[in-house]
Amino acid sequence: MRLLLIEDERELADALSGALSKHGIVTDHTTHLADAFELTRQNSYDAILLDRRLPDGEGLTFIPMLRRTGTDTPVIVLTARNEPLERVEGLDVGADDYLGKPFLVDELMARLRAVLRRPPSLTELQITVGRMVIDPLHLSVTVESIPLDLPRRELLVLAALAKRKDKTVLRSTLEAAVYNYEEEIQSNALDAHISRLRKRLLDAGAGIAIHNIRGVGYLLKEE
Amino acid sequence: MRLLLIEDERELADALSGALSKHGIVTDHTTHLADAFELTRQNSYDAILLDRRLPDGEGLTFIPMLRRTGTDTPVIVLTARNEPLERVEGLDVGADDYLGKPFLVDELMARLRAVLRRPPSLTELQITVGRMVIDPLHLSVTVESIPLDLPRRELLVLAALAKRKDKTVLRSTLEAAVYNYEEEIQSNALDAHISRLRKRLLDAGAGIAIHNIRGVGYLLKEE
DNA sequence: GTCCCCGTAATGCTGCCGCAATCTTCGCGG
DNA sequence: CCGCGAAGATTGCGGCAGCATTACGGGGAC
Repeated sequence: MRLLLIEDERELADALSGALSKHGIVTDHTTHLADAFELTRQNSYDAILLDRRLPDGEGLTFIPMLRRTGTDTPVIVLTARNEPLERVEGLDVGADDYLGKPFLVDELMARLRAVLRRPPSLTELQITVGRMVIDPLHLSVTVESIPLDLPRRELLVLAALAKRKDKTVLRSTLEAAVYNYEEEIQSNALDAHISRLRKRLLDAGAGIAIHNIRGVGYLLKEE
Repeated sequence: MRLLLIEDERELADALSGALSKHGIVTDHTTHLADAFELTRQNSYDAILLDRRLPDGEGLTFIPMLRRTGTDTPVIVLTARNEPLERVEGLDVGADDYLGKPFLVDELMARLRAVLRRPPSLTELQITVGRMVIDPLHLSVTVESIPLDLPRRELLVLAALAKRKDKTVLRSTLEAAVYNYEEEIQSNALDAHISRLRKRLLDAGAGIAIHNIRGVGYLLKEE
């Protein structure tokens, strides 16, 4: 397996390359987006690890560029920019996963496996479910082109579910989508959000149902 | 509308910023290419005005660097180097227009409009919302073809919202649309503008509502 | 001078959201 | 088919962050 690592902190890059090589993974490393683009044209990678803050630009801009060339190689963003809205931003421009620094190599490996397991995902910038269109990049939701404004947390939950519609989203995944590291919660706050979100979607006639999978997570699908 | 001006003659830069602000244009100014690069990473500009002879290099080298990051922001070169061959050179590296010094501000404005008109999707010439027509390029607003003159900052807020009507505009995006780098604000100035703008739109019977999405931003839609 | 834009700050209010109490649903074992 | 425990659903409450509004005053334009 062969990865492309785009990361300008040399220490981290070296450490990561070493760790991955123990799992039999070959890593190409570059520090600049311009070089990365060239490399993806010349080689075929199984996945790409991408930092956001790079010497020649915001790493995220790389993803649409890559997709535009028809490449659907999975991209995992590795970054210190780990606020919920930042994660939404990253995933919405087409990243397949988003991992905040610092992270454990084991977690990276797990996410890598998960990403490679996935069927090639279409990079939809808008998600249509039922009568609803979700544009998470612009943080807007419309039902039959009438805008529906949702509170921030409910919006994040909805976007996370819609991204994987018809598939179960783990409870922990949802929590990660809504809360960052400092904001720990000790209650059923997530359940409360789901409940209030359901009510709002019902009132708006969204044509969407959020199902619970007991002990696992939630699943969004059309009614 | 927001421009980046890369120019090392401070007098000219100040004069130009002043003149442009009368057209409702917010200008960020820098004298060095390195800073310019940083600024384009952090902000989204409608266009870039670029001098050739700069303290840290030939301005033209900036254009390929910029394009390589996937940015297609229009660039207008402003320079004393105005020989035909020099103009060809400039346009061939990707400049959208090339204007020799000295020049009239009116000509610059006209060329700016021409350049911004090119991709029709990005910059619509007129936006109709409710009973109101907004022309963000000329910064004119009419209600049932009666002109409505708004203070500059309120106009900028309105234009930024209208460009993305029915979609949430982040608070930070609005701030960026109204204020440049030097003009820092430490208060709820933006909120105040919104409030005063709402009142004016109501008085004019514009048929427009500006909604707040708590913790995210604002959204403009028809009533 | 006079007008008005606009930043500031004080004031009041809205509604998000964490929490917890209570009720409901689910799945399992007998 | 029933009972039971655990997980989830729902809802009211309260704190408080974020927003709306407005008065005030400096400052620039004319």
